Amino acid sequence: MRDVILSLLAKEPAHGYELRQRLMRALGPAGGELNPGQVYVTLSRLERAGLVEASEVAQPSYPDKKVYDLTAAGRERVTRWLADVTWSKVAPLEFHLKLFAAADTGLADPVALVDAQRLELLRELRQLQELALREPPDSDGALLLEGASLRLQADVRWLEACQQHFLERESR
Amino acid sequence: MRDVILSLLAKEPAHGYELRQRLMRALGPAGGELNPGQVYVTLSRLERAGLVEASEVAQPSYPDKKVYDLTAAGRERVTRWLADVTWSKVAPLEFHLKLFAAADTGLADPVALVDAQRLELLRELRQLQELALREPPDSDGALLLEGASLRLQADVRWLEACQQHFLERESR
DNA sequence: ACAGCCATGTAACTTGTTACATGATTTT
DNA sequence: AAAATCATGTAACAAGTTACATGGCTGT
Repeated sequence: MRDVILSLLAKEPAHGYELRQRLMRALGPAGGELNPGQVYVTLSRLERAGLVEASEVAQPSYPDKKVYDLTAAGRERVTRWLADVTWSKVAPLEFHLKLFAAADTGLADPVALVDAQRLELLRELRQLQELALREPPDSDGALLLEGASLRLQADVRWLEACQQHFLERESR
Repeated sequence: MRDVILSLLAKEPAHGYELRQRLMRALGPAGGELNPGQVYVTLSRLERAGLVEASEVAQPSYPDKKVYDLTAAGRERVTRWLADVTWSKVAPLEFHLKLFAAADTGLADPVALVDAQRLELLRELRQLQELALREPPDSDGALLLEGASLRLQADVRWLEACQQHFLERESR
């Protein structure tokens, strides 16, 4: 959540309500629900951490809104997030957001991100295969390693589809 | 962690130190490290929740150990965990542990678990494809859905390998 | 009049995570 | 004498999650 909200703010300042909508749109139909409270909790924690700043904006015929923007530290953190090549649990969703954050903000090149990530996954794949060699065949450990391996391969194939997607977009 | 520790205790009562070792062995070389503190924290929280009970055991020439065992509520919870077909972030590792917990404890049939899980994933796959139909082709949303789909397919293939594994084991 | 959108948040709880502290015993 | 193993935990923070509370405006 933390990094995701930050990356949305990297595109443009926004208030909580808007962020929630953008996020749900970004995650699409597969994203599921998102408790509004979560967004506000995250924002206040980010503020406490000095990564965002709020400014109250009065509106004529609507409740006031609190528009948040990144601080320098926040922007730095987003940039590091974009460059981070860790493939965590929530991988595909998070990477998807990362890609579009890169495209929207110009803080990083999407195609380069995909490539870096692909290389990282391939490295992990090689490492898995090395481990598998040391494991007795048909053992429980080997089974688990195969699962990880199949998943990584699927993810690599997805990254290739992503690359295609962005190359086509660039050529337009 | 919670459910994992519980499932290890479902096999047999154990103390924290032992649980940590078992867990690291179960996760194999891909599992990485595990801070000992984590285990003890989890155990004390489980105790507070009334899912496990401890009894101190004195040892002649070693520090005393605290052997934990499941309560009725704990055992009930493990059983529900085994039956739960949710495919969360940490999916493969967790499912792997679930499978072996089932095999070790006799609280559930591994082959049946794999089958239930496979059916669930196939259901999710169908659902994804329906969503994809409503999404414009080559859109950002479609890309994300494809990623999810590729992953699910890989996971299904892994489940088939698991099934194979356990069928062979049973026939021995 | 009532539903639904706009807009905000807090309190409380759970879980993960780590750094640190302690101390005996066995092996090298 | 040093290092590894056995064995336990605490304090503190970070993060996710949800239930609840508030209130005005807009459209039917």
